[in-house]
Amino acid sequence: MNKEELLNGLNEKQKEAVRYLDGPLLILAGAGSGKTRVLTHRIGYLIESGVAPWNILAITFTNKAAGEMRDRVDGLLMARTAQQVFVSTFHSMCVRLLRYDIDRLGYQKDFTIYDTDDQRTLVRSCIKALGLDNKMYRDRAVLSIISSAKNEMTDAESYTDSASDFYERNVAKIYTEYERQLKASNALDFDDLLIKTVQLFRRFPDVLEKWQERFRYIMVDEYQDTNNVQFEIVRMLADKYRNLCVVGDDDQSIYKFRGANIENILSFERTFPGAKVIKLEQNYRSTRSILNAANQVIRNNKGRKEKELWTENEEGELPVYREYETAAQEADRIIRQASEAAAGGRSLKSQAILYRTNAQSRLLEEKCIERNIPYIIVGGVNFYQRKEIKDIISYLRVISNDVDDLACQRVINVPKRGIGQTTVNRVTAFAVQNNISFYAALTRPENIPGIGSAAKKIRTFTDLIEEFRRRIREGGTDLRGLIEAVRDETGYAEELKKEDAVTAETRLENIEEMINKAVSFEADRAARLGIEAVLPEPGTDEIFTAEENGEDLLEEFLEELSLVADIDRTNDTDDVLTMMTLHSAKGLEFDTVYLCGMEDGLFPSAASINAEDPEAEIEEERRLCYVGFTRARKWLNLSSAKERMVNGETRYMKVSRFIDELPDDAAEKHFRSKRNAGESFRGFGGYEGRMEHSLGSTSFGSSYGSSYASSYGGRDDFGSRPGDREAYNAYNGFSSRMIGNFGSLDRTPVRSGRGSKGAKGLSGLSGISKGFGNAGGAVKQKPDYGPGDRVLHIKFGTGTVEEVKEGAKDYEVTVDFDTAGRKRMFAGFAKLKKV
DNA sequence: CTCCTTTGTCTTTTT
DNA sequence: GACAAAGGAG
Repeated sequence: MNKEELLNGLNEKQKEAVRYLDGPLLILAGAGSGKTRVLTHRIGYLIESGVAPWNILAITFTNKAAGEMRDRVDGLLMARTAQQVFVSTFHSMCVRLLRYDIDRLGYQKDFTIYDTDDQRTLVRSCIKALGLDNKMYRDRAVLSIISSAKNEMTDAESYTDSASDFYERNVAKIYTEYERQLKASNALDFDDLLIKTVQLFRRFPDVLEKWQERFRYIMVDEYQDTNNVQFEIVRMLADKYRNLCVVGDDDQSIYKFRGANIENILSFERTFPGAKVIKLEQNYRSTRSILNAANQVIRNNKGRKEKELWTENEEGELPVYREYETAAQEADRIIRQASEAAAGGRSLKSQAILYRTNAQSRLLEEKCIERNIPYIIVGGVNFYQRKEIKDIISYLRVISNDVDDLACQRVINVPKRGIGQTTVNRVTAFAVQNNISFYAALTRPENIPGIGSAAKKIRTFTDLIEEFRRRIREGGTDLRGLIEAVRDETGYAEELKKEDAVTAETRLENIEEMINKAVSFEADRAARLGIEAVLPEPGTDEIFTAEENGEDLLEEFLEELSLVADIDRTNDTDDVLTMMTLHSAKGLEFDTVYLCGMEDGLFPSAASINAEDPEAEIEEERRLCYVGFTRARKWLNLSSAKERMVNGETRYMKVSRFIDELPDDAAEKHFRSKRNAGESFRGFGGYEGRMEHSLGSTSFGSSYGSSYASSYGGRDDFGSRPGDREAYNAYNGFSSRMIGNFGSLDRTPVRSGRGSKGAKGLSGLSGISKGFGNAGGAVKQKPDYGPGDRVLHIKFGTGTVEEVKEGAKDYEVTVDFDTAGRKRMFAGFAKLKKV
């Protein structure tokens, strides 16, 4: 596309942003204002203006955003040109840079990246090694202190100097030990990836200059979410040419908890004098009603950049808010509503359910399974954090990096080889004493005092590892072969099969999926190397010389695994209902959005309400709410429940203040309690609101049952057993509510005893179907069972197949379940297991 | 050394 | 209610 074409169809502001190429530029882009379009067209415009594609750096926050941007650039330019633009996340970019020069900081170039789990394990072992009480020093708490310190670029030494009390002095010791062990394992944590890059730039100006020359035009997406270290990286890189374009929206800053500093965007003009500011305020996504509601909520925040989003889109329907009695009812209604909408022509994939916390997904998932609705849960338990996947990855890490002690300790006895804690402790002691790595100690077990017969078992392990190393080094295997070897030759698969059949099979399927991932990674990599082969080496005019060897392949694969989140794996071809947290939803859009759990203490979170500075934290929650509202194109459904199980205890919830902040004419509100129709919750401020609320609910079952039903088209199942419910409320509800109201308000626990083990949770059973379990099933496949066969369903248990019928999209199966009765379901989604 | 039971913590969000 | 860590029995 030429320059002219790149400007076609853009509004004046957008055009201005695309054309403004040199010098600092801040684009304040409201939700749905065509931000990605502007960014990608700007890249195209730069290239059309004669800038070499490899001189352009575009930084995003997620791999998904990076991929999307790359695809869109692809659509504008010649494929080859597009691929030479460096589009990347902060973290991956830093890894790339560090792989070149980190040896100058005393690391080996094949460093490993420790994820959150690894970090916790490491911190715990530091606490133990220092002889500190792990009740006093909790790994999570310590880790968050360390992480914030790192985000302020405070290293262990200066943290120690500034430690003022006993606790901090011990944390300082842990921090120091943590850093020492990381270094010894040639490992970096997430924060290090950024920090080491800054250090490298500061201490080696030639390195910095090399990259400044390479990245003459820099663009940063979601700039409001950058933290101090990321800011510093950008500042330094842009320092020479000052061609920095940042895009962001202060109203969508939602990552303060992980160090994002909203000041970065608020003070951009001060930091980069002479910066041009362009505001994109026209929204192309949502109806006027939805936008109005979003604006009404966000206007309650102070200290934002002045702007108001507007649209030429039609008015549309008012957002609807509904209050439900329990979280289960809320979930059930939403799922039903979504499936009815789907039946009425709105596809499932055009709808999304958003919530504040991952824990809320469980109920929704359960209802989907009950109603046989294909769904996808984005985020939550990360695929790569599952036991079997982490086990395999740990093997790969040991194979790739022989000083990765953590990975080694994880798999030394997986599958069980009779190497227990005692032996591990002895090996560790020996390694520490001789200042060698854990693995190195394993290679000479006969030197370890008191090791006895364990030496032979250790030998079995190291022999295996050495063999795997030999194969990959000599190119005797590809990734697929290596993973299969780890799975089969270590006895891992065999041990898995000793678990119950369903779990074992799912775990094996997950490993299979990981193999698929490896195969496509290898293919992509080959293509990428081809492209890079024509790029000039940074700092020189020479061409990259990509040396092909198996060890690099493995390292790169591991790197990819440690930097991708589950969200990157979404696939939009299947017609499935999407569920995710508000955070994950940023940057996405759907025709219909259900935003559930609109309750004070959940959203805004209790933590924000009780924070030292509630004002500020609630503002962040409000921005999150704004993000949620603005995901919707046409229909926005808000809901809350009065009763919800949180942390294993039933809590009585108050309607979210964000609902109160919505004027009555901005949304159609339906409350459960007996209250004049249309009357909002305003006026019931503070905690008295809950009192009113509770009293209102005593009239349950009778007055409200019927009136409510009518608003729902008469298909209300709430009042199905009013007697039961009333009794329950009178007994259970009343007492808890009293506690709730007169005690310490919202958070008073109503302790329920440890429940029976019988009702195992959905995720406990599956642990696995969550996420991407091929819900929706892209390909129709004949089931391996037929009438008369006994099958197992994840929720309904065992049953007998009555009929298998071929449908248009999938096979339809009728099963008579032993306890749940007769159900009809799609085979692809139900994932029945023959037993 | 392994398996099983008990206890404690967690929930804010994620690269 | 789920999960991980610690504790205890064989």
